[in-house]
Amino acid sequence: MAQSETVERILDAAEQLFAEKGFAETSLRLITSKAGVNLAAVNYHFGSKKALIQAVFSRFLGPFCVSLERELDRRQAKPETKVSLEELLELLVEQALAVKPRSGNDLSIFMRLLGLAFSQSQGHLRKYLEEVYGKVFRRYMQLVHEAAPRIPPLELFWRVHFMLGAAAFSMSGIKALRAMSETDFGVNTSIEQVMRLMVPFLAAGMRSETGLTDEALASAQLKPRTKPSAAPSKV
Amino acid sequence: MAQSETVERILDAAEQLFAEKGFAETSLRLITSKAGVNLAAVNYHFGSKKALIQAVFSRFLGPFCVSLERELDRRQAKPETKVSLEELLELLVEQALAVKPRSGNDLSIFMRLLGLAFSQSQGHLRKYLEEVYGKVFRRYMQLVHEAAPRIPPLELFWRVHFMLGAAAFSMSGIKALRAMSETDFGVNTSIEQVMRLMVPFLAAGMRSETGLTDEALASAQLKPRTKPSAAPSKV
DNA sequence: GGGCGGCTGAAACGTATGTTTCAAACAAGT
DNA sequence: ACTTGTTTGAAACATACGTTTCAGCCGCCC
Repeated sequence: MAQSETVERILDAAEQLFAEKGFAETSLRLITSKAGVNLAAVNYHFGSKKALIQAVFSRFLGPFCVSLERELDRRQAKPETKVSLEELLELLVEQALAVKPRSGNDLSIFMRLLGLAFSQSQGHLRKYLEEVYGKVFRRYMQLVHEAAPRIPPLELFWRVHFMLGAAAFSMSGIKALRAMSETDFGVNTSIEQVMRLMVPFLAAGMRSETGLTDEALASAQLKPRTKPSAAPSKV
Repeated sequence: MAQSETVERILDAAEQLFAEKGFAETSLRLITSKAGVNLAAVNYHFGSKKALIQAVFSRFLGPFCVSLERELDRRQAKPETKVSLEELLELLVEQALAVKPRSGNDLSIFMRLLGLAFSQSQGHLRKYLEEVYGKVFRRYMQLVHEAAPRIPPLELFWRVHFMLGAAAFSMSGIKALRAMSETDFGVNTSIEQVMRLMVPFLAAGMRSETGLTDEALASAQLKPRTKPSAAPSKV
């Protein structure tokens, strides 16, 4: 079919260029010329550049979330067996790796786009992602909370974002970082190796003792939770 | 003096707007109107937008690095006392906090700009920062290595970037993240609180066992290590 | 075969951006 | 007070962008 051909070529080119340069720095002319299609094709098939950005995210985040949710269902089907933190973390990596076998698409693009979604000030994107994928995210957070009940939910929330940050940022600058580490250490580092280095780092961080000590709570004028165990309501 | 007045007003406005929206998304007209100066003033005083971006970084990274280097000198003056990892980490935070007492300038802007320097594809910036501040960075890394000799240098290099990533990313999206955590948990989180949550997380990550085990290197899959063996060789 | 609807190609439109120009305003030195 | 060099103000400039337009093309159904 001619349509899906053009549409997918645009999405492929846009995905790669967005991950490489960001949204504002990537023009439609650059995308269409890389994709080998006409400039007008973007506005014809997607309507606008904003819609194209959302479509790029939907294409990889959609299957990812479907696949993730299916796995979460399977885990929760047997309520007697608790899901461990390690399982939950590996789940993300597995699903991310499983979704991706597309042409020339590697994990770094996945992470890089995720990071861009937060760091670039695209209000429409943030709203869109929250609407579409907020539910899955909250469900996942709930499972993380159950897997690590000792850590206050608020701290858990931030720790997940620290993880996301480390991952997204590393992938963001992986090109420059790899060049730097190569000149400094004389070796090359693959994305898989970086991931392998990152996992124990993040796991240790997740398992660390809370930073919310009594002194910290008092000096930081943070309203202390009355019962750390019972705060499941809205999440 | 009229000149420095205008120059600093431009730098103040640019710093704030860059941190808020990114480089490409911030126009010179927005900067000059916020600063209350004429549009041409930017090109007159700085020469170009690229030079303005570099000037923004120089203004806060220059004093920061000078101050950091002085402290490193002091630590290394007594070679018998080893500098601990904790000291080195605290050093960064201290210097970052010490440099900052400028009007309305808080730590999040500092971190956010640092993150942008890596994540936005501004080749000239990366080159510029590498030229000017690469030496200090390498010196700091050397001290980190001496403080944690068990961790292979390459892994140390990446772990520092994981830390930078977590910090920069969290500050990047702190506005949106704070809004999210507020609606979900009903509490507000200040930047200082986020920092307090982040430090133990990162410290635990830095102290974690290496991911460069024989098993990890041999196996192609991401599997948790069963035996935390020391593999400090030549990465 | 003829008509039709979806898609493409090339060109244009309006707008926003970074940059330049040049006259006016200003500060300071003699 | 006059001149000189520096800084500002308003306007224009060239370019790049997202978007729109419309004529032509191709495949498909009657």
